[in-house]
Amino acid sequence: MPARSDKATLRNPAIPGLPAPDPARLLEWYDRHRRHLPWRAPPGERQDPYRVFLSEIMLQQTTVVTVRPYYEGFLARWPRVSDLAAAPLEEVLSAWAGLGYYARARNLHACARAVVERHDGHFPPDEASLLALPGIGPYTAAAIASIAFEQRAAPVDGNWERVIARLFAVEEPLPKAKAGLRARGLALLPSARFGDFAQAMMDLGATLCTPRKPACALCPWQAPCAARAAGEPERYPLKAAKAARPTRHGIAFLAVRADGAVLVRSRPPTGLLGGMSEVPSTPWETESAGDPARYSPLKAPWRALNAPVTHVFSHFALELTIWRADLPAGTPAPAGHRWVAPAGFDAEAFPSVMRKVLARID
DNA sequence: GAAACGTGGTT
DNA sequence: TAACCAAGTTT
Repeated sequence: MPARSDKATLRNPAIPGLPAPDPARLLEWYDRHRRHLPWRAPPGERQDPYRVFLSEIMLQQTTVVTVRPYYEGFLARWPRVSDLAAAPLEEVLSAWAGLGYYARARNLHACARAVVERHDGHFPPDEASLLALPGIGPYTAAAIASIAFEQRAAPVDGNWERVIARLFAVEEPLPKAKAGLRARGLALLPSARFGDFAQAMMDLGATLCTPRKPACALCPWQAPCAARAAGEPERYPLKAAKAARPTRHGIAFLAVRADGAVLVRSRPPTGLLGGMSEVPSTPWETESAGDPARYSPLKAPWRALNAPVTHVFSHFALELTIWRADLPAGTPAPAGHRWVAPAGFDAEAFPSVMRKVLARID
């Protein structure tokens, strides 16, 4: 990797004769093809740091299309960081339900409170201070610093990594290549317009330098691109093989009262689906656990439903068999549980897998 | 450094 | 359909 941002170090040693990528060239392209996104300020203006923060957390490992309605909803409900800090965590989790990676919601809330308490309700402008806040890692710290505060920073996300790996035909596979790619990214930075450059890299990766079938003919950096010169842009970035995804099994106890209410509990505050609401169930194990009745929340005439609910998480697939019981109105909730009427489902922090379970009622 | 951590869309 | 992919962070 380059020890300094010297032009010579930017050249790909494998393909001599290619020019160095010119950041100004990318910025020109960005000015012509800039996409409008709800969290993006008008050209030449700085965005509210809170909005940058909110969008960047939501966009982690999540598509623009998926994030859009959640971003609009959060911003309407909690317009300022102090509003979010004042909200109960349960409300934030409920609003986040369906977006996934729920630690983001818990950290988003903790971060809002930290900004209010440590920084008087104002996001700090420097990368190091941002990095010290909960849920803000190297990428997000650099994104907020560059986009909201015009600091010199390189928010190296998956788009940056792909663009850089192709520009320099990096043969080292991810994730080992990350440090080297980041160094290359820092060396690419222009001398101004750091926020625009950061977003230009992301737009380039999202619209032209795509994982499959990249539109090299339209790329402002086709001339300096080593992968393009080699005729195989799609081969980059190389990636290490991923671990297989096992299947876990469990039984969910769907207790429905005569008045339509369903028996629900909250999950432990951290870990998988931490703090979210759920229908009680056995543990989710690879090997079938012992006697399911041991985990039943109450004594009832359980009957197994036909097909299991299936759901795929990031690191395992789940096959959840549903045991249902219909109970008289007035049945009390066991300790640690509560009855929730269908009208209250939307206010409940049900993750997607639990919405699938609840859809089996009727 | 590797594993945990969601979800929905595309190929 | 199984695999891959999307603006990563934490432990």
